[in-house]
Amino acid sequence: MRKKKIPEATIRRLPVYLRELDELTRNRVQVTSSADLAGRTGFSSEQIRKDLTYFGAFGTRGVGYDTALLGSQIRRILGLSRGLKVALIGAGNLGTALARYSWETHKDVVIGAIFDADPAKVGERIAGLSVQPMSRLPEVVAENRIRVAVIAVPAVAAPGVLRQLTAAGVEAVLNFSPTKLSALGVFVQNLDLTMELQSLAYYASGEEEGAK
Amino acid sequence: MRKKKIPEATIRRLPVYLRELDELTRNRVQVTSSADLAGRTGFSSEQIRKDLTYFGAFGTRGVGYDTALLGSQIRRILGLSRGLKVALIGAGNLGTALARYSWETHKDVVIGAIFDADPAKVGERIAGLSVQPMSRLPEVVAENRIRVAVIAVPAVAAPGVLRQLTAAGVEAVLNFSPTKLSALGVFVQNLDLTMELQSLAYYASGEEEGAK
DNA sequence: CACTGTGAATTGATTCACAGCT
DNA sequence: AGCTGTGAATCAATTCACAGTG
Repeated sequence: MRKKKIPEATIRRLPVYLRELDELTRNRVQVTSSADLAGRTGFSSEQIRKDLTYFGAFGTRGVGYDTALLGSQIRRILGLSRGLKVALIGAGNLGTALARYSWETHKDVVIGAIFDADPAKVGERIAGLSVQPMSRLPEVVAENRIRVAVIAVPAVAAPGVLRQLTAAGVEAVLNFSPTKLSALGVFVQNLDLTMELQSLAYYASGEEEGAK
Repeated sequence: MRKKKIPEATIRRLPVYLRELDELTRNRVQVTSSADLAGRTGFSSEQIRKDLTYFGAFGTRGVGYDTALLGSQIRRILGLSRGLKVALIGAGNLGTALARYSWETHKDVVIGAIFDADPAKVGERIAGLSVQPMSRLPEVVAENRIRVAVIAVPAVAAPGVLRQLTAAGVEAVLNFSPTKLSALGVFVQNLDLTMELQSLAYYASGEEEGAK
């Protein structure tokens, strides 16, 4: 069962394919092609075929891909087949907005529990969930088999939260706090909103030449 | 003044360097080295030196880099020297949280104006700003020389908003809506929160081998 | 005969290794 | 002596080009 080293870029494209496949399936389109998906996603058709063949052969030569079938294969690859229940740490501005965010678009992802270290926040109801104290984290993570968490706490608190999450058995984390977090045995995706805008500034100052 | 094609990955690392340099400067550390920054950021020292030399030679051989000076050079490269005033479109859950987000950490970035298409939202006060109608967009963008915008509206509304932003002269956009947006002459960074979590699911299902 | 799947070629980014200053 | 700056070498990802197949 050894993994053959799949590029992270490939993994990040799979949800894009999934989004388009779901859209096609909703519209009762049963078959698509790498060229059609290329048009919809902006990636090249070869790239799409190459990405998919890392995981197997899902198409029919001369025909294309069954939209519903390919969609469910991608769900299986990503580990979304049984839905993804996520723990959210931090019930501040950003945390609250994330909890209320319409994850429904793709109902694979659902916020399953919200935690906050502040006793004043505990018990508060957000998006149908009651905010829990950090002490309940290990129990709730275990009970719900939660493998993914979102950190939306201030930078100073973030490393401690990451430690608690790994101790509780969480395997992947999306970190919104402005610190670079990392730890052995967990996959951490850092997403600092300030940095996102700072790098955008670069593209806003330099003039573009004619587009490709 | 031709640009020599700088990797996007390099641009995205510059804000990380800047964060550490600011931290060092705050702590009255005047000199650092690529090896020290490597330790703090997790990137390799060669990578850091290579990234910086795309833009010039900012260090002193045998010594290192002046923290404050390198910081201000990176600000200049990114176009942050005079601060970055950003327009936010959409005053829903996510938009409101973004407006209230503590951009203060690095005070380069500031939300300068908030817009919403919903007349019921217009006039509402969020984070000290009054929500404006979309009709005021061209005027406000021009007056404040706004070059960067954040889209936090539903997917259906997003393409129209992008059109209005480009018409108003905005040059770079961070798009939180779950649609892949693109247009000629604007740099669009798509950031779909559902997709971020979907790709994390992949890393949560497959077991890790021992870390590098 | 259209479209997938895939080795081979290419392009791009990272790492190596060392020459050049201070 | 120490650390930067950089061409050359390596490694990774993308694109090309076509053989394979329903």
